Amino acid sequence: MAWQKDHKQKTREKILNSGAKLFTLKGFDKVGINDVMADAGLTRGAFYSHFASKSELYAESMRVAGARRAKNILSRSPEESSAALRALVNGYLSQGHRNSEDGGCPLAFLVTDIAQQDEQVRDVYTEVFRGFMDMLSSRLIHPETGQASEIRVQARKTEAMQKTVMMVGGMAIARALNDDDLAEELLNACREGMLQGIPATA
Amino acid sequence: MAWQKDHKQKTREKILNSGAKLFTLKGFDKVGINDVMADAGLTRGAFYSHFASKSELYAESMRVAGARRAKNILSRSPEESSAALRALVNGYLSQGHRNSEDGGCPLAFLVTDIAQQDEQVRDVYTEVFRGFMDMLSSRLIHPETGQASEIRVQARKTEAMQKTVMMVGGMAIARALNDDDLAEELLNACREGMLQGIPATA
DNA sequence: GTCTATAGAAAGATAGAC
DNA sequence: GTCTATCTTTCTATAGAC
Repeated sequence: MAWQKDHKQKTREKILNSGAKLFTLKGFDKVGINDVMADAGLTRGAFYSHFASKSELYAESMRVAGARRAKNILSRSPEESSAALRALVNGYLSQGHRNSEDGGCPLAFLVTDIAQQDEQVRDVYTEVFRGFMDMLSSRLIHPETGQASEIRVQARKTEAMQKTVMMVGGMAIARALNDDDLAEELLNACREGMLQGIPATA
Repeated sequence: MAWQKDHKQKTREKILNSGAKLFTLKGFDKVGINDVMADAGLTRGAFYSHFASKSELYAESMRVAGARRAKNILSRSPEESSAALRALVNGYLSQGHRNSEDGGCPLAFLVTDIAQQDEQVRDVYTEVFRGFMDMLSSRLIHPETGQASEIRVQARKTEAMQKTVMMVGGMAIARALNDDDLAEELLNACREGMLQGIPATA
């Protein structure tokens, strides 16, 4: 019994990995269940033993893609230091990420896809967004001045939001632009905005 | 002959207006040619007398939506003044725009839709993006200091890009979030970022 | 649980009457 | 130019054998 359960779990994960990759790259409508299952080495018919609908797979895939990206970021910049923030920003706002073939940030790659989806999908997006914002917030460098007043907390939150928009929005737009030079300029501008006031060394 | 030509032109415009509205709201895949034609008061069959493909309609609709939005903005803030910039920003980063039923900004509402489309569509998006950036750039308030050196020009361009990202990206993300309060906070944060350093009066 | 086969619906594009 | 009718493809979801 334990063996079977384990096998089903493994298969489910394979499907989710394929979903995370394909959906993130092409969006909900351009990816069929067939594509996902084929990528996972299976056929259509087996799909509904694992998920109730395409939409459910989409939501779960987004969670997986978000978690993977977070893990990626955390492993590279575990400490709160200007060097870590620099690495995070440079990795995110890069051509490598823009042209990623298997693991872009779902927040950036799927923004516009979300508004028309069902509650479950929108909830997951919002949840992943909060996670990203909190992660970024904890990594923003601030001179620890006096007691953290309520006002200071609010200002920090506002800054985290603005910077999240600059990261996620910048990547989303850069991907849409049909001009590599312009996209590069845009990514540079966003990097500059993100790192303004951050010292060059830790 | 002139009469017929005029009629065809008017019909084409009706289709384009419907396309601009529906595509902007729901994206490429969620809108059928049937929907667009019905909204324009026509039937499927007549479509291909006006456009070669759905994709062509999409590209042209985006241009129309962009032009309409630009006209809207220009009519409200014709001068370069801090009050005009304020009006522009407040109008764009508003719940009214977020919940717009018939004329959101295609740059924000369709970002993620673009990457998978054909060259024509991507070219139009890029063109509309440049227009938005230039418009914003011309409205950013700057103390005119000395001669406009090359460095100053570059800095201005960088700022225009960052602020365009904050506007377009902020609206795109706000639309995706499934939490009105969080979306409101996000829009507020972006407004604050946009208006930082802008005096309260002209 | 996974497979093949297929139902059932939706949508892009075309044909031909008026 | 616009209509109705239809071809064709694609895709979600289900049925039933193994």
